[in-house]
Amino acid sequence: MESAFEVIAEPNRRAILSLLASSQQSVGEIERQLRMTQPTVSKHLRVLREAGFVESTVDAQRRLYHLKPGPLQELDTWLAQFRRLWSKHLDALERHLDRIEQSTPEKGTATKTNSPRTRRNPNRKADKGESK
Amino acid sequence: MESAFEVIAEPNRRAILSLLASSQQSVGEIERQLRMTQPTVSKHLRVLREAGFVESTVDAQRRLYHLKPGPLQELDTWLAQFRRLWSKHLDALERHLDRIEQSTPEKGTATKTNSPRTRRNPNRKADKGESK
DNA sequence: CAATAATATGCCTTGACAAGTATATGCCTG
DNA sequence: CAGGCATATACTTGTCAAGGCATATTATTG
Repeated sequence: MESAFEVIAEPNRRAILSLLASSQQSVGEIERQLRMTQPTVSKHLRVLREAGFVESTVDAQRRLYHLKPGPLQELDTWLAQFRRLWSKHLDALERHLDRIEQSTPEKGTATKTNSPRTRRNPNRKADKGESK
Repeated sequence: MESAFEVIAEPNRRAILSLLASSQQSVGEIERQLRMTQPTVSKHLRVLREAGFVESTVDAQRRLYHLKPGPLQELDTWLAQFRRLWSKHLDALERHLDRIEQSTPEKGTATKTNSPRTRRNPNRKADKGESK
């Protein structure tokens, strides 16, 4: 359990991260909101902490957990190499903002966001013997 | 093995995806470049295919695998909720696009950059004992 | 100091999955 | 049709992670 990818493979951990995305939370708050047992929460928080996703500050007996950008940014960096697949030149930011209801009715694009699939040559029965 | 997150948790699968990011490859080419046994490659490709990451076209006995954007885009969408963590100035741009308000395009002064919609609640409590 | 709250940790069981090996399937060439 | 190449699948095994349960740890309050 070292890589950031393995860490976020677990659904409960993703839920915790999403929860912390809004604001920091104590263990008990996470436990209640996500309906998980306390040891389970603590164990997931440990994994997240050791992987650098979160950090805790002490508040009396409570530990307040908050996000740290590092590993999430690393995931984002890895994803960057694929972004050309769905964002030709369109601003990716624009797509991420489609959650707002009132999109500005500018330049009536017909939502042709999908890539036009560059034509690949059929390459039918190409050279076979590959000297290696 | 349903979620895209679990699929990319495996290092070899990520390597395959990165390889396919440059161009499509046959199973044998992947096998050689990544130094994996052929059944291993086929099994990983199966997982990737069933999760919608890749698709194959037939070329004689070969299968040419290429990327599909869907699941990768989904990962990107999930990551979006955390981007404000490391893109401070991009966050300003985002808010600019969100509801077009006049935010200084230059980074300029390090303002508080209080988000209009995000509640960044300090949630302070437990002010009883200050000595620690 | 005792009692309690909040969190962390240890042990155990169970299940998932990755890789190795062997084999099956499909296609192509002579 | 035989033989070989390219890929897929079946079966087995070892590893490891997730969760339940009990308990330890630390801080707080009276």
